[in-house]
Amino acid sequence: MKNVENRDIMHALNQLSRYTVKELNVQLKDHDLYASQWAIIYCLDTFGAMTQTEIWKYLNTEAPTVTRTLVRMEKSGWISRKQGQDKRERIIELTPMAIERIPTVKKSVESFDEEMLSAFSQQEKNQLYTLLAKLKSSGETSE
Amino acid sequence: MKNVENRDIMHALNQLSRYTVKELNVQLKDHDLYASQWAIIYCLDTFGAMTQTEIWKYLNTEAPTVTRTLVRMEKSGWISRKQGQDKRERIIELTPMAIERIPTVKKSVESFDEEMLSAFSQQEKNQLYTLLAKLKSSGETSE
DNA sequence: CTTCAATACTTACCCAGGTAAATAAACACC
DNA sequence: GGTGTTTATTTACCTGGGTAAGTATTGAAG
Repeated sequence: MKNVENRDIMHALNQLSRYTVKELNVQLKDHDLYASQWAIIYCLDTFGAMTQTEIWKYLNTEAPTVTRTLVRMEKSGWISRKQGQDKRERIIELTPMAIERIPTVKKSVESFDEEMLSAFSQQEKNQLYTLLAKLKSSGETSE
Repeated sequence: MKNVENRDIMHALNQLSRYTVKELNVQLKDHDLYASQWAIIYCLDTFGAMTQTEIWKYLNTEAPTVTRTLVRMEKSGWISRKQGQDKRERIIELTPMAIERIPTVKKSVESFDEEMLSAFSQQEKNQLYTLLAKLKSSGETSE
């Protein structure tokens, strides 16, 4: 096999990410959700109620992005936002409707992930994850 | 090492992609360019003048996305669009300004890519690329 | 206390990705 | 040569990512 160029790796990474998000959005359309909204729901389902800051820090995104998405999710009835003791912060929690629907959505997403990775052995999965983590950390340290 | 879950891989993939694009945008800011604009310029620099359809098919994106980006790039003086013999299509070419500046930008992007991948051996790079390609193709075949 | 810095969130404004539908030209076919 | 279909591009409208600046509350220091 020919040696791969750096740019080919970066290009493949971005194309693949765009592709998987696009496909996951198709999968989630039946549930009236988008990939980034599901990420927030998954987070809340795993950790329980969180502040907005906890969410965007965990998801490695920015505050305004999360604000906007949460506004939409509040409108569509997935989450509610209430004030904390600290009046600056908002505590986000899942609505009963969300809690009811999550198991179904989760199954759908899990089967999507499994399908995407069906050609991979567990060893290859570990390998891929290790390489992705290494790329991320090596980017972060060399600023 | 513990076995990795499918969702962790998908999550890592998307986070990493977002991170690299964000960093590349910082790098390109000095040149008044964005990552997706550079992708188009790189494409034109490599293959010569192309139609819009050729561009979006090559970049694996959609027609409206490319239209919008090209409008911006025309305004900022990187490309020009002229009508082909087939009056439906538009042929995109780089402006003299673009051709003059490309070598400098290319150096900047190359050093960025190299920095991002500096912790990887050539073997690891090949491995990572192979795994990304496999993930992409396995997603495409199992629709 | 009062003042000033830090923190949480929001607003306004970019670019980018997508879908659905409209337009216009080319093509095929009878 | 009209009729209908494909093809190239555009328009309108979503979601999502980002930065910069504004608001409000908290907290710390004098």
